[in-house]
Amino acid sequence: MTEIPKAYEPQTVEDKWYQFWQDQNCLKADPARVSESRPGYSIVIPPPNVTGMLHMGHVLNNTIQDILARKARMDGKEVLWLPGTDHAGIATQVMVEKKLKKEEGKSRHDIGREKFLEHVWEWKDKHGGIIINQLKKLGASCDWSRERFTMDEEYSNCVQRVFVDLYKKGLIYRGKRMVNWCPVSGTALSDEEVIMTPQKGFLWYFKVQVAEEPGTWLTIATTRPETIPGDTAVAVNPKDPRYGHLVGKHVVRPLPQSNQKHIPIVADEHIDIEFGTGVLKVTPAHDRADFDIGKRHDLEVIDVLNADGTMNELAGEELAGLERFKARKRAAEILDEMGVLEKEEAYENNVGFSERAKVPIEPRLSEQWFLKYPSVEAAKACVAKGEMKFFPDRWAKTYDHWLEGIQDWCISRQLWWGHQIPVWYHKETGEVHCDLHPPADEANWDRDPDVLDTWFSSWLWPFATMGWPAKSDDLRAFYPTSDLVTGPDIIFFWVARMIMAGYEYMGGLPFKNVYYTGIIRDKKGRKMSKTLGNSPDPLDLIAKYGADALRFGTMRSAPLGSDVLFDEKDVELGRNFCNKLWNACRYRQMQGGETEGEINAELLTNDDKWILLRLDAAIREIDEDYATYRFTNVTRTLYRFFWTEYCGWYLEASKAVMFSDDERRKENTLAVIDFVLGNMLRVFHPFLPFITEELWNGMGFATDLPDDQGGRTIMTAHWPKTFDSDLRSHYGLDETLEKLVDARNELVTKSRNLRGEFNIPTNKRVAFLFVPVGQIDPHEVEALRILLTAESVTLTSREEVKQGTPSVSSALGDLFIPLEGLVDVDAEKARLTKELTKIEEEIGKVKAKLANENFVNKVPASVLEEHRLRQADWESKLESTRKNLAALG
RNA sequence: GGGCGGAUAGCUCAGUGGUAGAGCGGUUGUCUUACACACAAUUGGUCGGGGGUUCGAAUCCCUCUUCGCCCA
Repeated sequence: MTEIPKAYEPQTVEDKWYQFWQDQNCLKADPARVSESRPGYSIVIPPPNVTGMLHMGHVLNNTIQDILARKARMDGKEVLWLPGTDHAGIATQVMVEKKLKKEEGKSRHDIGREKFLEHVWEWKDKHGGIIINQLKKLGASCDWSRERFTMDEEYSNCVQRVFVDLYKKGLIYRGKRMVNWCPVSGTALSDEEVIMTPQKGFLWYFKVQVAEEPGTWLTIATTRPETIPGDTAVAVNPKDPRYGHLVGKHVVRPLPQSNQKHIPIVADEHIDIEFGTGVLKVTPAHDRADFDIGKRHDLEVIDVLNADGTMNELAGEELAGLERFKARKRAAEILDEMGVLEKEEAYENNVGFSERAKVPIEPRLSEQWFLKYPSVEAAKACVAKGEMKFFPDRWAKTYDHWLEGIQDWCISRQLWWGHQIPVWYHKETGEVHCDLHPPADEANWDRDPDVLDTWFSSWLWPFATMGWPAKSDDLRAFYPTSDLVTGPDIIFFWVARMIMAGYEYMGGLPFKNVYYTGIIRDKKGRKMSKTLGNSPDPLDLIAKYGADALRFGTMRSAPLGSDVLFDEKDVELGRNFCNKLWNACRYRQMQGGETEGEINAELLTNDDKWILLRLDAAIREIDEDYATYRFTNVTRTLYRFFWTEYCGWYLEASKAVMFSDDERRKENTLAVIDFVLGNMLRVFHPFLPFITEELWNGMGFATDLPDDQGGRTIMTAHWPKTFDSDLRSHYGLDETLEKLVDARNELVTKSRNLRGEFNIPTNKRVAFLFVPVGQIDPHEVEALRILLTAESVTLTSREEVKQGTPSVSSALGDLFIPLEGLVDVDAEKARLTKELTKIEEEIGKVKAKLANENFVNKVPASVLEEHRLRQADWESKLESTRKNLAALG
């Protein structure tokens, strides 16, 4: 770094280093390098939608993955972070359809399947790379040479192969079932794609006449009067005394008016006697529960809706052609006109919404492909037994519960964009051909037009991206993957299914650990959404504060297991942190001298030893937090160590050496500073990749190191080690030393406090008098002076201090602030008296505990010892404070 | 209805049996030769309520209140 700007400017630094990492092949994984001493470490990215743009959820998710990947590299592992995107069937198709409509005024049916798919690919080629570039901006250290897309040819082959295999195993079948139908997208959906949402609606009460008993009427409550033409029975609970005698008779269905059929009254135990009037209209074609009732009673199924959600002819001429919600209103009106509507009341119920199209889904009977999930027991067991770990582990329960009651998966979609189902039907015989290849006489067959659910391709992601079904080098080196980082909202969609696919096709678990992130919310706790406009664009934040700042700020506020309330202030804090780091290094640069000299244990100051001790403690804490995936704790430790301990105390105290004439000590302290900074940059690197790389190279830490140990880039630098006991005793890092420095710092804090009480501005230099306990190194006195921004600190004895001089004390000694004429002696007396009271209270508390026989007898020895020390501490404080009070006269 | 999670300083959260903490915010002072994106000081808490276990509870147990998520 030849020129050092006063403030850190991330914009000039970040792109440069990302380019460097790519050019130098730092991100590329090589399976040939994997060995016993260099284990493989791998993550597959949860593929973002190819249509997507980076949002805050991606930032959190990918920052965590990057932290894990970078940490693993520094731990000496061969790292593969495999990136890619998924084709997002519905979302992408809808987007391109809209564009087509807008630009050419055409629907996909106007131009046909082939032409339409050309449009989608064109769109993908043009926009599919956006989110990839955004990930690079964030610093994601993915191996881009292995980027995959779920519609790649090789990947598609995997999907087809799995379909055929499961079909041949009898796990995939075709059947006419009740499915969730999205009338807007015109396709079936899986149960997981349906979001139950409370909706305000009405409950209409209408009456129907019993055919066999003219004059007898039953009242039915319904939320969906438009489906009356599809009713093929009414059902009552056989235990219901009101209606039991009517079972077996018929009622006159009011709609359509042109076809007022007589439909049976059936008894069904599932009818809730309490709900409505206890009489249920049964519409087997349009309700899951009704479909089941229909099956039990062998009822006719009358479908009165078109695929697009409008009513068809069977609904009668009064409703046919109407959109379903208009028809609902109209049907109620007609009932009213007929004089059979008794009342309508406001009613709230849960309605299933299409996850993508955001409209109510329609339960609909249709011919679809279903999958009986494979390897369910193995998938369940690996988590239950702890072979695969979830963080936080409470998600294991959710996972288990879902697997307990899963229904077959509806995997066919009536879309064009996706993997077309490899099934052909013979035109004459209707014979089914399911294979990777079309039948020889293809002209005599029709291919199934449907495509597969996008998740039917993503569930193969961990191995289909690595060369499966070949036994590739990548699979050997990097499979099963190490960690998966994802949101708990796709635990069923994706995680559970990947585990099953892993067991079914690779014979084991696909990843060892799953880390579930929280959901990013705004600072008011609301989910981020485009419509609310409360979702900041991460790219804007990066432009404003830098990617490192965004990463650090996000991680600092994202605790394991709970949601993140995002506030731009967090990013600002991240920027401040980077700037502080920048300036701490700038300070080092200004002192000149060679980088990283040898540390001479003989020449270490107390502060040198203290910061080495604190560094060691920080690394220990960080190692522990990594092991339990507590990234927020890591940021807290980094913050505390760097800001409070290193900058706040050590760096200031080091000025006592730096500004002195003691060249040997100066050199030695520089060596300590370099050692600490070198370690610090390394532990910061996974969180702050850019600035640490800039400083690592700029400050010369990379010089003289082998390439694979940080010589070219900090990415390959080794993760710092903690000191073993030999090194600790060599440097003299022990408890006594720590206590000494703590006592000094206590004196500093108290003196600053005292200045505050006397309203002495910080720029006013004060001449302190110091009465130490025992001998003291002059260097320590100078450190004291600098920490106090004092004019001077003069050694003296208690007798020579003038009566009435305010003072503070600690185990190190007493510090007096002579402020001739400025001191209100009475106020100072009052202050010390107050302090005495506080000390006496504390002593009282400790004494009371120690006087308690139960306490003394039952408590562990260490706690007892700690209490005795505490008492001694307070008592010595009591003594010195009394002396100081007496000295006031 | 079932399950899970949360309630600690004005805000966001850490703290799983032994002296209640951090960051931000507020207030005051300072451009002190790394940093005003900073420094120093200061303010601020019956740890949601009640009960229990214990020498000792924010922490363990029971119960209630309340907020959020998932499933039905």
